[in-house]
Amino acid sequence: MSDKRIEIMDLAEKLIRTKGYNAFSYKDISVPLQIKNAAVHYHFPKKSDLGEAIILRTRSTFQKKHIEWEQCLPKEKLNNFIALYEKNQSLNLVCLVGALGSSYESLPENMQNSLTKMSGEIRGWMQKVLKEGLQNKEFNFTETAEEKTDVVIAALLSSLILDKVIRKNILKSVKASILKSI
Amino acid sequence: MSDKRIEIMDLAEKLIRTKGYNAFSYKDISVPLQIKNAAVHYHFPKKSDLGEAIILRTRSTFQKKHIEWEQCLPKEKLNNFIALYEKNQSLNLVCLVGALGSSYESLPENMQNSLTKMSGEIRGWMQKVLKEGLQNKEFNFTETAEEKTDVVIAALLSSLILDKVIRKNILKSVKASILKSI
DNA sequence: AAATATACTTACTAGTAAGTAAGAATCCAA
DNA sequence: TTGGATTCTTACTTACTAGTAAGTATATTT
Repeated sequence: MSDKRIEIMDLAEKLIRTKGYNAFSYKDISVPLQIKNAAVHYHFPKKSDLGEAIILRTRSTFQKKHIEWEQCLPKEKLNNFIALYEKNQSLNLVCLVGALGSSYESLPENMQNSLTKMSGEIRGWMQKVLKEGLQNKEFNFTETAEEKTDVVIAALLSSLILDKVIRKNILKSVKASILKSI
Repeated sequence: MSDKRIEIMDLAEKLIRTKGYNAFSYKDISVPLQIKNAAVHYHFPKKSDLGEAIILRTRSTFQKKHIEWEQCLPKEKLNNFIALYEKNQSLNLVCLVGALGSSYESLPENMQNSLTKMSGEIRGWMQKVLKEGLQNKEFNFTETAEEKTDVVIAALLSSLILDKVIRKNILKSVKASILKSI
């Protein structure tokens, strides 16, 4: 992959995660990177190609992380996962699922499909982590692992959005609550 | 308020809550309502006027609900609040805060401000409900009311987004988890 | 040295976006 | 009944959007 291709993806991802997929144009990429509009189209013929590439890259980043964490205990896996959101918070970015999911019906089909696939994988991974933690008595919540998974991923997702909207550190209290209730 | 004005707001709200603020145009309103583009501009000169009107309407709807529920016990208030999300789910709509908040930085300033105000009010209301429930022993979670509030509102907000993305009934398990852990 | 692939630029198109100025139809009150 | 307010339409402008066709510069391979 060429340098410019990565620069384009990096900037596009930042734009998606601050303003949304429908609020940026190829001009917002070509001007800062000092290339022409058509150069962006050379790397990503359609805007949806760019969008999909970003989802697939995020998905593969997650997969690598999960493998990296394989030897960790469930509690540590959960902590690592939460740390990803803290990283996003420090960069003032909402997560990709939140950024794209809220306007799901406006997305091109290829983006919908890869987003659905990635989100399902993350949810599946979290279910395994919580189940494992229940079994080895690291966790002892009263809900089922499936139920707890959905609150955890949902609360983390929104906390980055609400951080911006409410202008309070929502992620901080969400993290505290999750760790206390698990 | 004229009939058409309300029809415009109803349709625009639906568009915002399915496709997002930046993914609809006045044409998407004028064509279905069989009026001209300029007629929409007559009622709402700028798109941001329409956006703000929708936020303010939602805000006042919430305020009315809260007054309506004043005599209810905390548990019932919480149930009523969750029921609002179940209603949204049945209509296949994400909530307004989720729809707009994820692209917060692309929103016109007047919309950012009214969205922030409304979200703060909802959070404040929920904090009061949870505190009241702790005091009268209806609830007995271990977190602080502030922490629990943020998980509850964050999880509910995302559950409508994740419902669409993951194509599972996330709200159902989020509801179950909240009610079991409170 | 010639051929080829890569990474662009130039220059364009067709369509859509938000927004406006001016005028017409309708209703309602003085 | 006439004058004004309300609610539109007609007709338009300016600016941007995604996308493309054709050509150019540079590097890489054969």
